[in-house]
Amino acid sequence: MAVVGEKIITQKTNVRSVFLIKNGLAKCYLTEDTGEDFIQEFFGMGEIFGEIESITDEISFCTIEALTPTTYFKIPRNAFLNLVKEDKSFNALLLQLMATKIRYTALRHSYNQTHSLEANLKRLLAEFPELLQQISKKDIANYLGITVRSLNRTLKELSP
Amino acid sequence: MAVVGEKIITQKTNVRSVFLIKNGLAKCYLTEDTGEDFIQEFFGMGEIFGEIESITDEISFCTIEALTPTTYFKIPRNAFLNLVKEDKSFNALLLQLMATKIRYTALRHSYNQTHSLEANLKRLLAEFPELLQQISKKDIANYLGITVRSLNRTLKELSP
DNA sequence: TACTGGAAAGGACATTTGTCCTGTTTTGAA
DNA sequence: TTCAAAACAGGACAAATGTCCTTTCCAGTA
Repeated sequence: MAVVGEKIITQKTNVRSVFLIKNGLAKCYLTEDTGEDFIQEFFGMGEIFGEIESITDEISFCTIEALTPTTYFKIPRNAFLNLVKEDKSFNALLLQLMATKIRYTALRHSYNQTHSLEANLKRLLAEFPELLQQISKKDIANYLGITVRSLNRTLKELSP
Repeated sequence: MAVVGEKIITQKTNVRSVFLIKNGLAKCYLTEDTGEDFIQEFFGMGEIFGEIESITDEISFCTIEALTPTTYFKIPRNAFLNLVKEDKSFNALLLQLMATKIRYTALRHSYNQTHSLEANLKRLLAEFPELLQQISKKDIANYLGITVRSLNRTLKELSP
C-alpha cells in the first residue's frame, strides 16, 4: 500500500522486487539533470513494473510514484526470476507483455512526434476522458513533453 | 541480402520471419497518416527485428529498409517461437534484449524531450561521429523529429 | 553530352512554444 | 478557521521551429 506522493521505486536505486498494481494509479517518470521530469507512462490496475530492472540487473531508470492511494502485490526479485525461468506460461505471458509495451511505445512516440500538440492532446483526452480530473496539469504537461502554459493554450483552442 | 532502399519488412504487412543483421545498416521507421516518417532506430550488425511481431502475432508496425547493402540471417517465425519455447538460454537472451531495448528507449525519449535540439544533436553526434557521412539529413531529421531546416540551423550553430 | 531528380544550403517570414510575470483559486496542515 | 504552499489561468514578449522558396551541386541515365 502506498499513499499519495509515495515513491514505490526511486530512480537510480536498486530494485529488489517486481510490483503488480491491485488498485490505484501511479506515474512512472524520469528526472533529468536539468531538473525536469519526463513522465513515461501511467500505471493502473493490473500493470507491472520493476521487471525491467530485475531482468537487466541494473539500478532503476525511473521513479514510480502513487498518484492515488495504491495497493499492489510485491514479488521478490528472486522469486520473479525463478518464475520466469521455471514457469513456461508465466514466461510466455511476460514476453507478451514486454513485446506489447515495445510496440505500443513505438506507436505512441511516432504519433506524438509527427502530429501537432493539438492532435496529441485530442487523442490523449479521447483515450482517457477523465484525465483532467485525475491528474494535475503539470503531470499531463510532463507526459506530453510541453509546458503547462502550452497545455492551457491548447486546451482553450480545443473547446471554444 | 538487401540492396540499398530495399524493404526487408513493410509496415502493416504480416511478418513471417525474424531477422538478424550480419552486416550493413538499416532504418526502422513508421509512416504516419500525415505522410511523415518517424525513424524509431537504426539497426546494425548483430541487431534483431521482427521478433516483436512474431511474439504478439500482429502485423508489422514499422518498415525496415536497408540504408547500405545489408546481409542477414532469416529465421522462420515458427522456428523462432520454438527456440523461445524450448531453448532456455535463447529465451533468457531474448528477455535481456527486450528489457534492454525498453530501458534504452525510455532513457532516449526522456533525454530528447527534456533537452534542447542542440543538446540532442550534440549527444547524437558524439555517439555516432560518422552519422553525417552515412545517413541523409532527411533521415537524421526524421529520427530527431524535426525538419531538415532546423537540423541545418542547429548544425551551423554547433560549429561556428 | 545534356538532362533530370534528389540532396543540400540557407533567406524570409509565419507559427508554435517557452519564459516570465501577476493574480486568483484550491488544498492541506497547524 | 487561518495561513502558506501549490495548482491554475492567462497576458506579453522572446525564442525556437516550421513553411515556403530559390539556388547549387552531384549522380545517374537517356
